[in-house]
Amino acid sequence: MAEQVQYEELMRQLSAVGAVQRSMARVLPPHCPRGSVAVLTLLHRHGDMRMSTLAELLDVDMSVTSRHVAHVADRGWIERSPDPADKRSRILRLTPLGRTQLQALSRLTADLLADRLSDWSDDDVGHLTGLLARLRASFDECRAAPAAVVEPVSADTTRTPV
Amino acid sequence: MAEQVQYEELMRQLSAVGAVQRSMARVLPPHCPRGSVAVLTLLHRHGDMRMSTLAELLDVDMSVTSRHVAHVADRGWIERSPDPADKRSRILRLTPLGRTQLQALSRLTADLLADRLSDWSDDDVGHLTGLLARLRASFDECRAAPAAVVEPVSADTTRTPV
DNA sequence: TATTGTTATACTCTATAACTATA
DNA sequence: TATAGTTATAGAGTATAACAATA
Repeated sequence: MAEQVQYEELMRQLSAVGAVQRSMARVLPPHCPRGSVAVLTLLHRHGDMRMSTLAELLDVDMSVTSRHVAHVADRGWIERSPDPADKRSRILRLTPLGRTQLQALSRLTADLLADRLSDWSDDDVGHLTGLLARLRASFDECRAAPAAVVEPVSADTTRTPV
Repeated sequence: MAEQVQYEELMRQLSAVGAVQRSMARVLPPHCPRGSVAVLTLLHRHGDMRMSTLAELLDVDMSVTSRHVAHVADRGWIERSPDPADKRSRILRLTPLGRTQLQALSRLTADLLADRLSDWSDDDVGHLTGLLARLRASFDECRAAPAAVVEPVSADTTRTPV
């Protein structure tokens, strides 16, 4: 459990990551925004899924997901097939073209990082990656378990015990 | 020097920081977007400065800086006084009100981090903060020294040897 | 002629709310 | 009635380009 000042400093550094994210976005080709890359990446890592699942993984509203997905579908990078089990739902699948596209995009950003982080050790890169994954996990937990907020108790919460 | 796969993984984790940034933005009061917090924070840390310097610290275009600054100036959180040495320029200064406001905002986001990262050790928090600072520095260097990109040689580059 | 800063315009990302089709 | 997904609308962040004032 750290001090307030340390959290404030972490907060500033997290905000500053925006600059890095913009650098990464700048190496992407036109008509290929970050949202598209995120969709392709998650479909590649987790396999076929429905909209609602993707929205959860992206941690954005489904309306946002819907627009990102429409964008990549328009370009033939994914397919939206009806879910036989639930006609309201659509199953998203990466197309071969989308897979190729993702590889190219990954290469672009990986090359940028390789250039900028050329003096980082393998361990440092792995360390940062691990801590960021853990950071994300710490925030995700609190989405599932709404957390230690003082609020009126409702009977049917699906809250996980801490 | 790490492998391509490791850079790709780091890239994904950096993108995922967006979710954390959105969580932090959500605890901010209305009419106080992240851009305002960034302006106040930098003025507090680095003292009075002109627009162009702030733009460089924010790592965004000066047009963007101009809008963020106008927003916080409208609320009385900073003052813009003419620079006696250069009449085109304006010196930005945090007002007492802005200082108070910044303290309140810092408290809000620090509390959020304290809650989410309650099971992190002091060292882990410090470690992540340090690595993020170094990440940012590695990208900043390449702004100053345009980098090892293969491009037609122009005579007067201010390039630093690798 | 170059630089500082502002404004206009356009694009991306996001959330809320209204809507449809289905469960 | 509730849920899956789409679309309309609005607000924030950003970049480019055109502009005014000054160096």
